[in-house]
Amino acid sequence: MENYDVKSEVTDKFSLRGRVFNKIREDILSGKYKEHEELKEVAIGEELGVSRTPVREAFRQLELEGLIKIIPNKGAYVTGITTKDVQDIYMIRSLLEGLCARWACDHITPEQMDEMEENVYLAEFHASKGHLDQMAELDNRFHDILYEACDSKMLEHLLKDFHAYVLRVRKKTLASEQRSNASNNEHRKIMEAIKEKDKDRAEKVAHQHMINAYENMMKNGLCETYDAPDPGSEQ
Amino acid sequence: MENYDVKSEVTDKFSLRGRVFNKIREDILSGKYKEHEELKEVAIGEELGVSRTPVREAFRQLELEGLIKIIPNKGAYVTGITTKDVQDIYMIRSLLEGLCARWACDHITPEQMDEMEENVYLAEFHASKGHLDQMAELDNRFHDILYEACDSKMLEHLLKDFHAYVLRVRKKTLASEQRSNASNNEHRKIMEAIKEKDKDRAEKVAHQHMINAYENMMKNGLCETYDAPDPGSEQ
DNA sequence: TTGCGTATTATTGTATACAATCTGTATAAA
DNA sequence: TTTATACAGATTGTATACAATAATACGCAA
Repeated sequence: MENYDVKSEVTDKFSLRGRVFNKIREDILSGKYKEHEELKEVAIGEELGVSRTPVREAFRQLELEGLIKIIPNKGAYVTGITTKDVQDIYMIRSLLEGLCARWACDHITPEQMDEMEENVYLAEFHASKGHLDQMAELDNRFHDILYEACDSKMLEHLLKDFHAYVLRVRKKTLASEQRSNASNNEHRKIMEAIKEKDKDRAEKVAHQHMINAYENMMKNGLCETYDAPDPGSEQ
Repeated sequence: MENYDVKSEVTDKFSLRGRVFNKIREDILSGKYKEHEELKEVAIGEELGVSRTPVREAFRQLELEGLIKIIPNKGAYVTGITTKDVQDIYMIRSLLEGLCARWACDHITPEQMDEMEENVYLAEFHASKGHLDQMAELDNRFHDILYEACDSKMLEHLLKDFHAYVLRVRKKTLASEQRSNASNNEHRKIMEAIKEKDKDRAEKVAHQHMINAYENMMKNGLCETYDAPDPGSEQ
């Protein structure tokens, strides 16, 4: 009855287990728990009103998601992201977003195409009004639509993972008005290429979009990472 | 002291938790547990001589690895892999292996270069003798060396995941003598390109290597998947 | 026989108890 | 003062007990 997802996310966001998992995940992504901070099972359990068991299970999943690192018999620590990690992710993403856009040309549904088009128009409207929050929201949504449109559970899951991952360090990327206009432009190009089913162009512009986003982020120092995670031990 | 891995694998393969996780993982990859088979916590716990708790935690991780799907209050089921999934993975891998080879040009250590060269020579030797097991082993190891040589924890982890994933369905890919010779040839080309630090060529041949492997697998029907995971419900 | 409703059983979800391990401190010896 | 050691506390690892849920079997009526 249910389709068999391959890389499946946590099955039910509304089960208790799912709630615990998502809450901790949110808290890490939002920055409530800082990098390298130790997460105590009992403390988090009490905060959420549950015992250690569901917390531990959530920890195991968060470890595989890469958000925390569990050292046996010691504890769970929020992972640090280095500048190189971010750079690597953007390079990987640039390839995969290109592939995603290519596949979307063949598999996008009319509904998804409509939403993508609407997204671009809305983003341009909010850009003209300087509505930063809405723009960030629309930017995220644009990519989600794209991921869903490629009609590949594998690729969609992968890209959503990476997307969430970089959100931890990409706090204010779109803050610059200049970049947000450029970004909207690039979204429009991607959208149009997909609409015209021009696979090569779609792949190329989606690829370039990531490269541009990355370079902007780095150029403006909008990426908060620790390059020397353990001061005093190495490098 | 320890470096902070981003996408970290299960931390300690030799801890009890790690052992349970790896054992179940092995059993799925080896085919002991068939696709869509339900995994019972107590049964597996008894088999491994542990209680449900470690088994459950292993399940949570296996779910995120994509090997099983957990339906709340129902059970854990070995995921099915469709032909499309395999196809998608190979397309994704072809891009990422290309990137990996490119990065390896810059970051490979002399020791890794030596091992890769040795691997190629050994593989050719065993090919001439018809030693199938050793050839499969060397083939897997070649890719692992490549993944490690790119010096990117992110990419290495991703590719190792995918690699293990397709091993589930790619049982006898190298069985054909013709393909194994071609594969060795391609490995040699990758190795030589990296040795000469020719990034463009390295990326291209690594990319093509995946495409060829995929086409061979599909052409010969060496991929065992279920395309209709739930007979009678849809399609 | 078939269909429905209830009871029983099996299995998962959660909490708790206990064991093992690690960390930090205090004390004593060099 | 420094170092080593032993103890105490905290924290994680595992097992078990109990609760909730789903699957099954059974009985009864149509």
